[in-house]
Amino acid sequence: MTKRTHKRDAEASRRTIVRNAITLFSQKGYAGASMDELAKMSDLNKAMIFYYFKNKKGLYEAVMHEILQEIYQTITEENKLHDNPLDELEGFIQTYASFACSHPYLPALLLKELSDSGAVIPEVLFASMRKLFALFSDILRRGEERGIFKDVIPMILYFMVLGTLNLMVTTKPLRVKAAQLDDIEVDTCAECDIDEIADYLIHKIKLMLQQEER
Amino acid sequence: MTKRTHKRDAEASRRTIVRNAITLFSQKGYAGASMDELAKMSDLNKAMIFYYFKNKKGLYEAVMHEILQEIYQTITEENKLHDNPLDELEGFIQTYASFACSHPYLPALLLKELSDSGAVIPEVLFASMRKLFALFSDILRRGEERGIFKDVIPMILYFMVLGTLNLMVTTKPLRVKAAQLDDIEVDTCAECDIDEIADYLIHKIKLMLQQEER
Amino acid sequence: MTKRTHKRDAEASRRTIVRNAITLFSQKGYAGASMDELAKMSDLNKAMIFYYFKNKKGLYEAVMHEILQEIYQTITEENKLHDNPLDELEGFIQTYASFACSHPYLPALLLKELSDSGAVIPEVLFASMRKLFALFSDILRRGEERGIFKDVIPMILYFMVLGTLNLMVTTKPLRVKAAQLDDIEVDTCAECDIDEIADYLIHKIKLMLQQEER
Amino acid sequence: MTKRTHKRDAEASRRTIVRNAITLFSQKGYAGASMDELAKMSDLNKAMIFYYFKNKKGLYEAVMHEILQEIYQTITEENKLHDNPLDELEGFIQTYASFACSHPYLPALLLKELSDSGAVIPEVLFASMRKLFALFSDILRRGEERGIFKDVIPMILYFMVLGTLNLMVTTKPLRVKAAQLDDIEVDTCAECDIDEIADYLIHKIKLMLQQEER
DNA sequence: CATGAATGAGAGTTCATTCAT
DNA sequence: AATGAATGAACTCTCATTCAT
Repeated sequence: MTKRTHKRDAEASRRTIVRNAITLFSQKGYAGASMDELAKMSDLNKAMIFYYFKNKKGLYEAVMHEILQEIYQTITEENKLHDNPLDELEGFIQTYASFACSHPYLPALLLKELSDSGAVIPEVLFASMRKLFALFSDILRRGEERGIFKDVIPMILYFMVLGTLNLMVTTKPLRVKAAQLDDIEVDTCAECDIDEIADYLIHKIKLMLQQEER
Repeated sequence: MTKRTHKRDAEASRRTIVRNAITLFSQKGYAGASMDELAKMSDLNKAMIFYYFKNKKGLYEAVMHEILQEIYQTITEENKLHDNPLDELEGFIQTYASFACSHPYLPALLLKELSDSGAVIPEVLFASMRKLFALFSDILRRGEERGIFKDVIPMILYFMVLGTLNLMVTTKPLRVKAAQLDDIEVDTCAECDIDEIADYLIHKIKLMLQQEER
Repeated sequence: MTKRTHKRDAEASRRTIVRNAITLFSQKGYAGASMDELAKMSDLNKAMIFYYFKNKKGLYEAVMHEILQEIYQTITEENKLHDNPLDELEGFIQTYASFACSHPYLPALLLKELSDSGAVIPEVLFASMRKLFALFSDILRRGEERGIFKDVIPMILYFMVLGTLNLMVTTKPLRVKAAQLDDIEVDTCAECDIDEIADYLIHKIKLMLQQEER
Repeated sequence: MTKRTHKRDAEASRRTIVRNAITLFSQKGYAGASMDELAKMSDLNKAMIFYYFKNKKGLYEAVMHEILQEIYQTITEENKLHDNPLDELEGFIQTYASFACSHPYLPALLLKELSDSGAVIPEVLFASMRKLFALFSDILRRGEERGIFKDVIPMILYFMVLGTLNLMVTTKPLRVKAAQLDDIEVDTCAECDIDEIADYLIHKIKLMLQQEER
């Protein structure tokens, strides 16, 4: 809960609202989040939310835009460091994983939105998600052209990476709880940290992509 | 929207409510679904929902219990047909895929619940999800013992399968829409049907599991 | 909570309902008592309540009729044992006190009804209350005629007796609680039992009635 | 039914709500009073009630706090005018009586609350009621020390005074009605005004307190 | 005599949003 | 830029009551 320090500072107020909204939406979903609670969290008047964002949907769009832009920038930035598709793919996965882990609202929000087919904000999701996917797709295509990757279907592989990592992040509390109650027999990876998971995923994906087709 | 045909038939009423609730919850999420709307859809009095299920949470639990049981039964049934881990794994993925496709509320509900860490109904989710995971985990373990699968971490692989399939199902409308608007360059698999996707997934997962470790 | 043992016994069902209704109405008041809860307490179908009593008001009237008749009979019965107004008055107070104590729903219901001026059931209250008051009034009048009591206003004295005893009974839990929390200084008679209270009341009322006027 | 005159005046709105709530609660009791009706009476939106008082219970507490404070202030104010227990006692009774008569919601609310043992708002009732009782108790104790009063049990005498006066006030309509229908024989004091009643009560209580013990 | 299913009205409460200052 | 007051619709849930069997 980020309390504001400067009053009469439009940009600060806006940011406070967005920051808290990210938390709230990721925890309770679009319908479950209340503007009252958000105002209280942000220590400012409820009417200000509407002053800055017009309505709840507008705020939600701003939130999604913010976080999608954040992850996109982080990933493109990192991507520049590499000069071959294999390293780029590895970097993509590692970067997404560590970002998702340190900003756990991202998986929560993404899964919620995608499980609705972007019911609330199709356009924003579209534009931003496509850019990220285009980058991922491009890496794979170039790898395929160079003969490094075989039999590539980027869309499926993209969701394989995102699906795995997002679920591993959002279910962390659930898996920890399961580990405590459980009769040991099933290992829920309650202890694994996200980097190990990412490494396993990278390793496995390399295996599946570098193989000749039957 | 299933309209009732039999009045004063408790079982029919109950089923009508649950069926429509599945639709509603999967489309709008827990908080977004309204009991008023559900009653109208089901062509019966709002009070009946509470008569049968006590409260919204109770209904939601019944819904989750229902669909988790359904998928579990479908999968265990199919699993009996095979006698080796490789076929079992293939069967698991194919069955889940075709079930998810013909009952698309399942991916929607699962992703929503998991993106909350089971905020609404941890216990039910726990019990039912674990059973499904235990089956999957068991297949892999047996495969590993027989030397068919190498370097297995069931939890991660489980979410890889579920994540991929669930996202491919729930994003279908989004991907179709993207294909229409788009400048061709990125292929969103808008045309692929779920069986092809499952086959691709199976193929890739076999490759990653049958390989020696580095 | 009186559970029925005989099914298909009209009189038994009726009595069960009335007995439990007495408890319920006295605890929660007319508006606060729910027919659902009453049915559950009585272990029979809600519709039966309406079968026997037509509606909630009808049940409430039956309840008030029952308890007012009960106290009236108890008091008239006892009254026959005495042959002079002084003993009769003493008997009246003692009997009412011990009845109120062993049937604590009576004070609760009486105070609730009287604090509404009999909003729910004026007629029943009227008829039954008047009979009791007539008896009390008669005792005092006869005493006055014989010169035993001076300066008598029966209505006021009646409410003095009923008010004191009823409040002492209904506030018992409150007074006990106060005694526990308190800084000792005020004595809430938390320990007094109702007979001592009645004796004190009798003693004081005798003093006030036997005195010459100024 | 007090209609508001000033809009966007918080204090006015609050007061309007409380005033009408006093009427409503005293007439229908806690459970019987409806927030819908209260809003309509007060000519403002139902949500405002919750804006100012959070919930029904909060409003009820505000109501009880208000009226208990009112009577307490009135009585303590008056009490300062006297310098001996006898006059103080007389003043207490007279003041309470005339206040109860001009604010007839007080007896109604008090009897309702006390007949529940403060089920709804024990704490507030406690604190405020105790203060009033402490004052009454103190008068008697001081009188006893000076030998003016004999054989004093404040709690019982307190309920004797309050019981009598409250019942006389709340049953007024009932008693008037009885007088009209009746066959004359019983006198229900339908004509007496509250001051005469208070005087009679004072007279009688003096007689009972100034007497030697047996 | 008894049941469970059904109903419509209304309960208290919260919502996103707007208005006046 | 910011506030608190106000609103109307919607929310979940409970109520007394009735109907069909």
